[in-house]
Amino acid sequence: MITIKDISERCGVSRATVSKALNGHTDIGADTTAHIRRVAKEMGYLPNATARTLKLGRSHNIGVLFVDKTACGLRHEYFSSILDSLKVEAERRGYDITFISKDIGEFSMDYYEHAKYRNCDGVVIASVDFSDPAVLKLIASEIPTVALDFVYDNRTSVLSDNIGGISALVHYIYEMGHRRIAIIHGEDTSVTQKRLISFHKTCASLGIRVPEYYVKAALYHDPKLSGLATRELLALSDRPTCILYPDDFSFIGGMNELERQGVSIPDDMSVAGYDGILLSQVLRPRLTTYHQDAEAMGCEAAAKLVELIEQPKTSLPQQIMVSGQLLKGDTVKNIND
Amino acid sequence: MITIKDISERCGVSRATVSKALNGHTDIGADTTAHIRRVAKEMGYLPNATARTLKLGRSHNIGVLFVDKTACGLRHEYFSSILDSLKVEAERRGYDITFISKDIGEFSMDYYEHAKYRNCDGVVIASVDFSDPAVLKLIASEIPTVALDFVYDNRTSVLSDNIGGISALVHYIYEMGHRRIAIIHGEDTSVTQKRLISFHKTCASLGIRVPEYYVKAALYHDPKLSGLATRELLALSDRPTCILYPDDFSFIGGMNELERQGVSIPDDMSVAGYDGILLSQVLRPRLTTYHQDAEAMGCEAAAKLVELIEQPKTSLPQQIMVSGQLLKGDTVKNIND
DNA sequence: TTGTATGCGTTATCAT
DNA sequence: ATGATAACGCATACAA
Repeated sequence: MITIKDISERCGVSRATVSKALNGHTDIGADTTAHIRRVAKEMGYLPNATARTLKLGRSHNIGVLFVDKTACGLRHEYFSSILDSLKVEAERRGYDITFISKDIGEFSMDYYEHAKYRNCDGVVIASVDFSDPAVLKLIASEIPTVALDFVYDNRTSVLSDNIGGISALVHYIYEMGHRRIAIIHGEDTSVTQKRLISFHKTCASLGIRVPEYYVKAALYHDPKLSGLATRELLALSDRPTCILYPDDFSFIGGMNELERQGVSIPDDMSVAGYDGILLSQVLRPRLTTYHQDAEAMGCEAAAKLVELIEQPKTSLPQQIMVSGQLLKGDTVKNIND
Repeated sequence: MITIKDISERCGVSRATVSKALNGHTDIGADTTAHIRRVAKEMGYLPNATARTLKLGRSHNIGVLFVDKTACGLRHEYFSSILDSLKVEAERRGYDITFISKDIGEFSMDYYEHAKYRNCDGVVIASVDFSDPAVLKLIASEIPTVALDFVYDNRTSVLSDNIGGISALVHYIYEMGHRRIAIIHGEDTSVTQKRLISFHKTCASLGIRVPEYYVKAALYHDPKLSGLATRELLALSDRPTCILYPDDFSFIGGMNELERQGVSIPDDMSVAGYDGILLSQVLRPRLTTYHQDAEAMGCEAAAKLVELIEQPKTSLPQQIMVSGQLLKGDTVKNIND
């Protein structure tokens, strides 16, 4: 391994001079600098991030929390997309990405300890149980954090526009003439609460009455439960004309149930998903859904976290809302007269 | 931040003694060790991975290459599953995971340089262009590597059993009475070549003739192209009775085309996918496919890489084959009279 | 403009 | 059984 020391010996200057030349300090002669850099390149010098971290107390490394409480985690396209764009943007800004978890090796650490252990400059909190005490400890610490789809007091968050998403869907469905709209929702999380409130609020504002039995509990990413909920809705005497699903993937369960009962989409029943994953746009008929801009969210999260790290004095905690996009697809039928 | 120095002062011993006590060296008195450890815990001491890395030349950090040449990369469930299990197993063994890429910040590095820069003890090469010179440079270096689904001379690989997978599918399809079997394949990669050879070989061994026009080129994870290939196959005068798709996801394109033409699965046409992703098992009829055990692959890759790192003298480069599992599903019809 | 000296936190070596 | 010291590679304050 070539170090600054090797270069200094080769060039007959001190290690300090080499360091300064390499880091572009102006107090080194232009010719010396040029020479040193050339030699460094020749010798195949690579800076050592570890030594630099130890010296500067900055690792240029970002920790990410992707813990699959739902045993699906990274396998959900929403999260893998976020991770992917997060990674790209962080790298663009000179930061690497390391996963943070509990229990590394035999040593049992919590998230905060793990992040400190690796000298992470900041942490992105993505797919976790947001009320986990270990997460709260991290949030309460001095480490800069950005949370996704969850708000902590005085902390920065990047939020998918769940209110706007559901509102856009319901408005579109309303415009298509539907007045009996049911919703199947995921497990009780902050996101689910927002979506449900937005659903009820939007319906109310449009003068749509929503019977209690039009609101069915299921789970995200679980087609089976959504299928069961669909069956219950189909059994009603005042069957809805349109069903909203927890997400595009769980819609598959509804799709199967509808087909099983010979209920055609969208002629006999209109449906809509949520997420706008690839799958939704390759199904025929194309699924009506709301695309969450996961790419933008990962990018924003990285950008904001780097800002928090690099300008701690001037950057305020804030909630960054990322809008998605209504994908009209073909699964909501126009039933205006 | 609490350091060894703080503990040494508090305990009235030297830093060396604290370090040894914490690391379980036997040349420190049992009582001293106990006391030091208690105080360390009390003070909330955390080891500093950076300092340790600098001193020991070992980072307990594994680099991973997940580069989405196909612009899908991590979003493919096969890869996100591998990453997920890789992460879990690496952490269990005390290693963290960091993404390796080209071009970190303004500094332009290749993979090798990036891995060295971060002092990675080893690298897992997953989703990349395996013939990229930058990858070859990494492979040729002194850094321990494990490649997934690709073999390099004198290097360790973890391989999905593509030969066995296709063979199992074809045998099953044969048993169900099919003799006219078509295959739509992905872009030309080492994996694709293996699958095609296995396809032809298995068919030959079963006495099945495969006309050239039963072999169609498409792309992985691209339903559209698979849909077009399906259309071509349907237009043939001697239409196949069963179609193999590049993967479960691209099958969706075929599914749409079949439905569009009123061809029922599996009554009018049998089909099979590849991968065994979640989607395949929630579709109705359930897709006949071969499940690649991505979880086991990630786990094996981590385990083997750690072995290469920790016992460099005694661990041989080897190819580890991971078998998958035939998922019979319901999309291949039994046409034996 | 360049060099000297020091320390970041840790561990290994060699004394005591 | 314990301690003093050096070293890992780098960057900075300060001296020259």
